Amino acid sequence: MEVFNTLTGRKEPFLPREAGRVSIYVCGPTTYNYIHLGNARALVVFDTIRRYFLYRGYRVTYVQNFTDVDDKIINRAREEGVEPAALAAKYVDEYFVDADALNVRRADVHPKVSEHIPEIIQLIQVLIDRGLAYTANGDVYFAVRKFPEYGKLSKRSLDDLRAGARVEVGEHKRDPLDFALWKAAKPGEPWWDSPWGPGRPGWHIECSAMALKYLGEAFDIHGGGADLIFPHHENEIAQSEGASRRPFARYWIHNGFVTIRQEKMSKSLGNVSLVRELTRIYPPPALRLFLLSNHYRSPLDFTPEAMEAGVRALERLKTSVVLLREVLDNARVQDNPADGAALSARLEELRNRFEAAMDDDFNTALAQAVLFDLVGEVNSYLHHVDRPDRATVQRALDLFATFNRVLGIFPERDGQMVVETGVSADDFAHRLLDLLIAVRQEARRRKDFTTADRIRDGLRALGIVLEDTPQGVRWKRTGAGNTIGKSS
RNA sequence: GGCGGCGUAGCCAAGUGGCUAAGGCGACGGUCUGCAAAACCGUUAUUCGGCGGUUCAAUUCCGCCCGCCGCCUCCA
Repeated sequence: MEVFNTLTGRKEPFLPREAGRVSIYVCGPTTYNYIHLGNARALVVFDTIRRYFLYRGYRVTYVQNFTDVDDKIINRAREEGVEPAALAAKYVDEYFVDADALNVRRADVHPKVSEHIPEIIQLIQVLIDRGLAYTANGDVYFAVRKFPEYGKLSKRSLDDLRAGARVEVGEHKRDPLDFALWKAAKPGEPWWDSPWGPGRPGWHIECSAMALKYLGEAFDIHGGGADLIFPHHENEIAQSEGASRRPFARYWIHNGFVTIRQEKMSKSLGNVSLVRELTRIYPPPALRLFLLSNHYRSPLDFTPEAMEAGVRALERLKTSVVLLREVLDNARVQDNPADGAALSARLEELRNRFEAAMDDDFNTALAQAVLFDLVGEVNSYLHHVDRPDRATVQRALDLFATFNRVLGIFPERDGQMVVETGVSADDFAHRLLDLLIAVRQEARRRKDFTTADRIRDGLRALGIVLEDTPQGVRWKRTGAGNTIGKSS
């Protein structure tokens, strides 16, 4: 496996700290709002990376924090007139709603800043003892010039940085580039006791403390969005390596940005897309498909057109799974290995190509292409072969599920891909639909196509598409809540 | 100004020093169908922003130019 390491600027062979095990820390959201598409990309990218390590047989320890103590939270809470802790807790819950929709697995640990204050204080104390940090008016700052390797991740020199640096009013830094480890409490702000007086952690220290706590020194992979390279991850390195005098993370992986119609998503441009809103418009699996449709380090441009293409592409994937399952269920399949041999051989090639794609710095765009090649092979086989071989069809479906387990497009229930999302439990509606379909079939038999088409067009207007197949009528719902059913 | 990235068909996008430049969406023609839908078969880049250079050979390496973008301040 090869992984692009921001630290070296190169693709490198992946060699874990400990054979067969991978430790991963990913910077999670600051919980002051619903997550947006950019957060979602990071989540989905690293979830997919994690899934691929699992596929490869590694034991993975995956940690993703919540920054639940932060200026943004305090400001937002003040605007809404609620307690910062309550606001943060709410958006942690809301995070899981969106992450679940995107089929992002829970991390092994989801540590919160608010629950790791003692660890943070301890780490700051070590930095002070080592002479890397100093106190000033109840604040504690990290002295950047005391850490000679500062800038090694973002490839910047202190001189370059100094030109653009600025000091906020009320700060007491010795050097403009120094950053806060601990901020003295201002009136009305949450605070904790510390050796330096009441206050709260600075922005970067929590990740160092929590990563070291759960993964130890020199863990394998630290990930996040490219915008975190500087200053957040640079500062994490300075704090962690300054304290431990050992390498912090071995590989740094950063995903590219999501842009909206070529513009950076930002609050000032007013073009922030929240996952909560998007999942109301698009099926979440289409969103995930879209987020993995190009290489994780490249920018990804969101447009309604691109999403529509994703929705159509998702339909193609669904149809193929439905077709495979139908064939396995009906009398067409038999034990006919001779006819399946060619496809079986192709399946092995596809598996190899999939692995090669993911081995090459998690090339999900290529991996998706392999998935679509699988669809093509399968559909063509089912189209051309009268008596498909049961074992081969099953193997094809298994391979689809295997790819899906890595890419996470369709959720799984009891080990089965759930191709219909938002299945309606409304049995009554289903029976009504079956009745309408039966009536239409009778009309068709009488060659009363006016009636038949009226029913089909009417259902289409309600978001239900009918497909007449030799095996009976298949129906599916279009739109975000997508259901596929069969009525014969 | 410093650092970094990108420019491949109508759109999205992978990729390679020489072998047919993946895949998706769209479009067009055909098969199937009462008509559709889905699926299948076929067509859709003699060419990879422009100009030079290196090379037997470059879209792929180098230089310059043009265009676009990101980071350097909170941000996934």
